[in-house]
Amino acid sequence: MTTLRSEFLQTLQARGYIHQCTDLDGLDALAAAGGLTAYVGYDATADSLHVGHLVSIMMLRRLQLCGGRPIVLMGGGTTKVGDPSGKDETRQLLGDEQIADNIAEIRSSFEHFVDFAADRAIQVNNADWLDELRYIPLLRDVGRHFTVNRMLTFDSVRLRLEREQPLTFLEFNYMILQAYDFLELSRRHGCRLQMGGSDQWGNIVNGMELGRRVDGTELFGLTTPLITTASGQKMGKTAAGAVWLSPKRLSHYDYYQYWRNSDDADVGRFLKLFTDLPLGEIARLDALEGRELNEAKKVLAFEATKLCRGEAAAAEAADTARRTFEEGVVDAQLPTLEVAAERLEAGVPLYLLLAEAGLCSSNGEARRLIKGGGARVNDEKVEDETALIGPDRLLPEGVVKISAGRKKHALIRPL
RNA sequence: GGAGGGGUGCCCGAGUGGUUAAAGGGGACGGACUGUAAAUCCGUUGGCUACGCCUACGUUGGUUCAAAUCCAACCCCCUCCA
Repeated sequence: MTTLRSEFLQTLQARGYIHQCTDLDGLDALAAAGGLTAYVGYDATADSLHVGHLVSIMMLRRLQLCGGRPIVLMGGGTTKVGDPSGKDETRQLLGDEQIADNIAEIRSSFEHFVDFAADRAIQVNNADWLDELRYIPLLRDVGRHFTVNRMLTFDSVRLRLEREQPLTFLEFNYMILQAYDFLELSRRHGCRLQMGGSDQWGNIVNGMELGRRVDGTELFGLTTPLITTASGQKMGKTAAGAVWLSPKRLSHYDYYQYWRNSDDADVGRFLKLFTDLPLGEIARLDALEGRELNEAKKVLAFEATKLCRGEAAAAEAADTARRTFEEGVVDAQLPTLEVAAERLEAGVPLYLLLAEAGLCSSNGEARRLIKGGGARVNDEKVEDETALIGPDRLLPEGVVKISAGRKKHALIRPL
């Protein structure tokens, strides 16, 4: 591999973002010339992106920091079609209103990573052009550049066919629309590069070729490796569900804790990918061993949370975690369940409180937790599954702290 | 269209009339050990108003004192043939 000259690609390579590139040298030259515009497309199927999307979001951020212009493409139009990749079954189709709401919510998360002021970055919605397309012109201008023979070889299509799962014509068109997006963005905004996860390679290459055939424009594609944790899991999935970027879906504290609980082996890699810290600093942190590495995890958690949720939220989350885990102090920021004072007066079974506070998913699970010795009230183990919690358990702070295991805590506050 | 095989809990997978809320494994959760890590060991793993009750082995009916297990119809999947 040749030495890269552009700051953008140097950064991406040094920090571990690059999996494949259609023409690394060509792209390097283009980036070095300055003013590179690149885009990443996102589905609008949910009202929040999650940690799994973070690699590509960070690439857009890096592009902007290196003087380029990122484009966030929201798939308002393609969401109406549904990407067949990685799915055996047809996805549920969403309505316009739902999609618009999702896009707005996703946008607010993006604003933490990318500065949209003064056209330094743009957000577009492909419904803006896809909705306008006329069928016959599309077939003539775009359709003739795609052979069905080749489309059938794409994993997204092939796997469905091999399993004899139905693939609707609607879904079959997805790749054409995504390719068309690239063409459209190159025309509208001079966008020359599309980035995405390694699973998007095929779609990206399609767009690239379409641009060359129709307009004679040289376009580029760049994919990131699939980021997995040291234990082989995909990023961003926990038992509780996805690790959402939107605070509406996941609290600042839980977001912080997700990073704080990273595997030792992941710390250095994650610092490079998901924080802005300089590489020298990261090398120092990653060199820490044993319990010292916890300091690096705190930095990772703080920096990652700062990017996504803001510095104040990160500081607060770090503070709550520190008090809860290191000082054993009751922190008012912990999730709180309000209970009517009369009800508490009469005594409430601990298992009900655990379930109501969301620490356990059912009363039965809460009972088992208590029997198994995993439940604590004010940091004292309780093993009687019929135990009642009354006002006598209130701490000076006016709350009762209940815990499920070492990491999940909640406060009960009489109302 | 013909022949055969199969659909079991979060996932994989055993089970061919009662002792089956269903072996075993994975995952997950809890405990011990640690560093809010990993590995290891132990425990738990349908719900509830809990020494009892309810719901569960593709769907719907049936046989039986008793069905995941037997019968019928239907739905879906896989393999071979046309």
